[in-house]
Amino acid sequence: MDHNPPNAKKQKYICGIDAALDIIGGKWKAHILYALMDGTLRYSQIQPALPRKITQRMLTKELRDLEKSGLVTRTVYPEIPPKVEYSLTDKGRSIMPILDQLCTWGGENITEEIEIICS
Amino acid sequence: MDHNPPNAKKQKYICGIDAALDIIGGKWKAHILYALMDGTLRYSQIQPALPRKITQRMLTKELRDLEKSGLVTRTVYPEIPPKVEYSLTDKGRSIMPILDQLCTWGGENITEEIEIICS
DNA sequence: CAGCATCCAAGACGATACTG
DNA sequence: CAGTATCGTCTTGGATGCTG
Repeated sequence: MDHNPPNAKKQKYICGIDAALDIIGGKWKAHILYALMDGTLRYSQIQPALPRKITQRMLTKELRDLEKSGLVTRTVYPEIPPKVEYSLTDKGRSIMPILDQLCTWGGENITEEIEIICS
Repeated sequence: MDHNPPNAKKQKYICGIDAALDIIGGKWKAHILYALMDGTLRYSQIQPALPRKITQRMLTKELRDLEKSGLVTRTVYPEIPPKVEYSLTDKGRSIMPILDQLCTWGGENITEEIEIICS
């Protein structure tokens, strides 16, 4: 067993591509970012803003991921009933142009069945 | 059971983003595209050109995926021993600028441990 | 040389029920 | 309202051995 010493940093990425795909990849993250493009949304407003149904479990998880990555801020208002708002950070906004290009490229270069809902 | 009628096309994507991420997402596809940027490579040359070790199973699968997506061409020379060459198509080259932007963005915006090898 | 076939582990994702 | 907790399934990717 040659486990890592306590402070051996895991080298997760070997290229910016890996990091970027990790942050915006998956089934939901890009769509959530698009939903927050037009402004702040409450938790309960994000779900209907997405192009397909997401479970609460996934929505919570993806929002936490995006928050960790620094693309989204989470603001909790200590009221009853609770109110939590999400919005894009500058860093979050900074990736939107690239997302737009990806979206356009994807829309133009796919021959399979595709229904454009967003963007 | 309400199964689909025979010619009901599966609607796989609802947005260009989904299509694009499906094509260049995953652990390997972007790196393979980068490897082919400088010109044609044989199967056995791709493996060492990648920033980390890939298994044959994965390399074959990813190349087939990229071929299906139309980003890569596969040319078989009917010799013994066999020789197969891979190169980017125009469509493949058309996504490289976006990949570059993603790579740059990822490299700039990640605080975690990262060792830049490619690009 | 350029693969294919088989098996397996880990993670992504979904369904459902419950809660401060 | 904005989540947790638990469970189950499907997909991704790796290890290994075999072949025309």
